[in-house]
Amino acid sequence: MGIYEELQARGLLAQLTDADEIRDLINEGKAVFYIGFDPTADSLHVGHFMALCLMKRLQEAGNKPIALIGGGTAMIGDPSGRSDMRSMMTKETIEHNCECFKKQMSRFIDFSEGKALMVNNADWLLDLNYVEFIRDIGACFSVNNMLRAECYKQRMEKGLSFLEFNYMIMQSYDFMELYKRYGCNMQFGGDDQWSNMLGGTDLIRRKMGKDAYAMTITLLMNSEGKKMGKTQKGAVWLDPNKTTPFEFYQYWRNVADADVLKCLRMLTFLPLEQIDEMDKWEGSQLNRAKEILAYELTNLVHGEEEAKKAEEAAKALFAGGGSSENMPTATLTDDKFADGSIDIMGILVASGLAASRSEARRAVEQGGVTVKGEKVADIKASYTKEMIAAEEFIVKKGKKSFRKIIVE
RNA sequence: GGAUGGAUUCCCGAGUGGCCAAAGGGGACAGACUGUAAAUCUGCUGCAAAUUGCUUCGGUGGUUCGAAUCCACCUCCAUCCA
Repeated sequence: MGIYEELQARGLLAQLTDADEIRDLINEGKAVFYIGFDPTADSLHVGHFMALCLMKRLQEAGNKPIALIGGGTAMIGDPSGRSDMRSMMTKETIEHNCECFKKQMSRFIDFSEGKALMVNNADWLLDLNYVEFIRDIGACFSVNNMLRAECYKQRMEKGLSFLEFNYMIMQSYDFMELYKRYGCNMQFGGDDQWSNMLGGTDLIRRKMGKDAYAMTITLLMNSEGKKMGKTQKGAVWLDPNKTTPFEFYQYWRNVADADVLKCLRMLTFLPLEQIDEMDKWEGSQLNRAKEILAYELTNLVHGEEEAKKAEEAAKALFAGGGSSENMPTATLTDDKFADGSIDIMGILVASGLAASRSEARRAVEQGGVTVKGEKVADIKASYTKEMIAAEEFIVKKGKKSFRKIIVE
């Protein structure tokens, strides 16, 4: 089974310009492909993770990946898949984000000895001469065609600025530039990138008379049709400072039944046979599959040690047994204690379990707060420093949020 | 450049002088049931020293005993005309 067949079996392939050509190229390890990442935040998130996995898989099959950091395109903002305008980012922020991306990517992709490249499109986009550019490149694009593209269609309702309208042209130009510089003959990306990617293959054909290919990977949607990797608090980040390994683990441990197998196939590197075996599991047995999923992904992103810690902490909390050593903790400083004690609302707020005292009050009043396994019935309950220090002091709000409290 | 419509709490959206911390829905949070799932039901959803007080309806100023609501100017957005 070639890499193409594997990707297909994992359900990763969405749209392809030329399935036969692409299969041959990647199976024989002859592809030089690129995936673009716009540095719109200072960390990669789960959405990027899929793309990184794809790069890794293809690299292992002998193909050469180019990670394109969109330092130039981020100045514009990709309108695809968005119903509103992106807020503009400053040049400094973008540069900072590029640096963060670089660090994170090196964990997944082997950049040694030219096995992979990382480039920034700011290098060629920022110095373009406007008139030259539109004469040379702009002439190749038909506005009529562009307006038919899915990504713009949606925006025709809500409004689209000329700036964003140019995004497709920029991305197409990137592809051509990479083709010229590095012989990059293929572009991969999320399925929402399809029209932008076709712009690139068209441009290469028109300007250079050469064939290049594009392929999109299935966007990871949950069974409700929403993009995965988003929580109410925002994206699930790969940076441990933004999403702790424990939170990361919990995110995957809590996916819906209907989504577990899909996630295992698309995101993990477990052999397909093993995943097919899990496919037969049902009911509460799926919990085992969720544990595997959560462990595997945490391992990939944060390493084995962190994955084990997260698993331990989860077991300690939910299954009984296991060690509480690695639980998320919160440290209370002296200034939090008024007259030597702190009330329950104060603890909830100080530990980050509640955003405000009002929210904390509600949680207690509704019977959602426990301290050391005992439900807190009195809103005025308060604790002295000694009480907290005496033994393991675990505060739980609801079923899944909790902290081990330590005093300074 | 001109005409018209619009900006309300996390999101959508009602409210057109006091009864408004602001209907309804979604989401989130908490409880029950469970398998750390889904579905369902209940509660809850600005902040706080909490039967009270304080701050919020794009921004600034004004009218009024009293403004999300009326007036002026400004900013941004949409639609139509150029």
